[in-house]
Amino acid sequence: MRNSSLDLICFAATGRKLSVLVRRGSGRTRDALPWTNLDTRSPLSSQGTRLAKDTTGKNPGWIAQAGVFGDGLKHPSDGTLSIAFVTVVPRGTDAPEGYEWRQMNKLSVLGARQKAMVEAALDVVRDRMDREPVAFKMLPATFSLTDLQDIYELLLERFLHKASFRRSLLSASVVSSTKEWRSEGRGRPAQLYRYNPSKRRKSRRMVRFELLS
Amino acid sequence: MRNSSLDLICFAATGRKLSVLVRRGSGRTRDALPWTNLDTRSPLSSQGTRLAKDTTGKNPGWIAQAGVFGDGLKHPSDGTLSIAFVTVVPRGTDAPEGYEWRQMNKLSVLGARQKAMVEAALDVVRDRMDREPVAFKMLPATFSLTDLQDIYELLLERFLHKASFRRSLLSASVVSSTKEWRSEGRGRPAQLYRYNPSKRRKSRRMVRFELLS
DNA sequence: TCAATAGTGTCTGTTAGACATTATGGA
DNA sequence: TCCATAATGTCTAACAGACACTATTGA
Repeated sequence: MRNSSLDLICFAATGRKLSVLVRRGSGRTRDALPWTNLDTRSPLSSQGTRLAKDTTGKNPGWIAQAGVFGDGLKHPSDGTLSIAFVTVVPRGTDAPEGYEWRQMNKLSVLGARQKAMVEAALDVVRDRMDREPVAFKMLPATFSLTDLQDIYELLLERFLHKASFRRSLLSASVVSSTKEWRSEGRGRPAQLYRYNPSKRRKSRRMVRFELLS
Repeated sequence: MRNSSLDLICFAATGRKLSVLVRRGSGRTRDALPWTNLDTRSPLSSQGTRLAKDTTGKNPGWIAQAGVFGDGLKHPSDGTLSIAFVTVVPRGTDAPEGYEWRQMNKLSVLGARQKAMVEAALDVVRDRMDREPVAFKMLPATFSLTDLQDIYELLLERFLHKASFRRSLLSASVVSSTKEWRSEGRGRPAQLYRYNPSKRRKSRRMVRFELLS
């Protein structure tokens, strides 16, 4: 498939903001999402994974298609179509050489098509975070429940009720507690948890936390 | 973009089953979803809409991307990639010349890639039916609440509680009643409703029926 | 009249959200 | 000690699901 690109939207939590990995422009070239030319011959999904790995240096903990974009919007490749993949990396991951974390509200530097892709990618994340462990892949392997709630609040752009959040999470058996506690300056230390969903897919009722694999 | 196809998954309720529009094979050619070659030059979304219109004869009431497929799976076009669009038509729509409605559990005649596309398309419908009026576009403009519940049950593949379904629907102000009643053989006639969501996007709580426009 | 389907009213168990309180560290 | 944050207990309103009941037609 000539004339087409593969683009990556890589999200991470930075401080209290949600950020996207952006390649810095070099004087003449504009800032841009990481992208590559589409290779007609190799499987699409592995190309997405490879783009993520080549960019971030690690195999993606979670990755998904975010749609095909074109419709006349400008793209750095000058190709007519772009296939977008969306991935996440844990909080604290350093931006690779030539890249930087750019907050969601400071993406005006991107081209029109890539801006549309970021919006769509965030929608994909929001849609799937209650069925796939997306939020967990934005944290280290062990984390406090407050850490996790922060991620949810970042992605959903709204505040959640602390007690309810914990209750839902624990009663859905998606996390298991470790014996570690983490003290962070003042205040009582937080117990650390691990993503560890149990098999049961019960309930069918509440829609939140139907995380499984 | 050469070497690529645009495919359409068109769903409709037929009797008590969910069906997909399939082009009948002609001796040498296999049964297949409607598809066309991708045109590099025109906007993607309008190509999807046009494929739907050319196939069904009408502008789609709802249409969405369902993903890009390839990964070595066989496709009638012999192209390496296929962009899938998913649409729905009202119950009772006749299959156009050369096509027929094929029940979901009788799709073994399709090629591997197109089978994967149908699965993905149904997932897309399920994901969006609580935010977009997908189910309503599978019915005529006026319908009984039982009609609507039947569609939901078909798409979700599970039975819903009648009283709860009605309560949620009415309290969410998604439908408005008409003055028409429809008598269908025995039993009390059903009042007909119309899709007519009101503006308020309140609640944030329950996830069902956040239909808006 | 019976059968079949539409539509309602009431009860109950579950749970989200609010609020208050305790627990446990650092400053 | 005070402060900040974690964690928990209790109450209440909302609501899903169950069930039973009424309503209205055709056979």
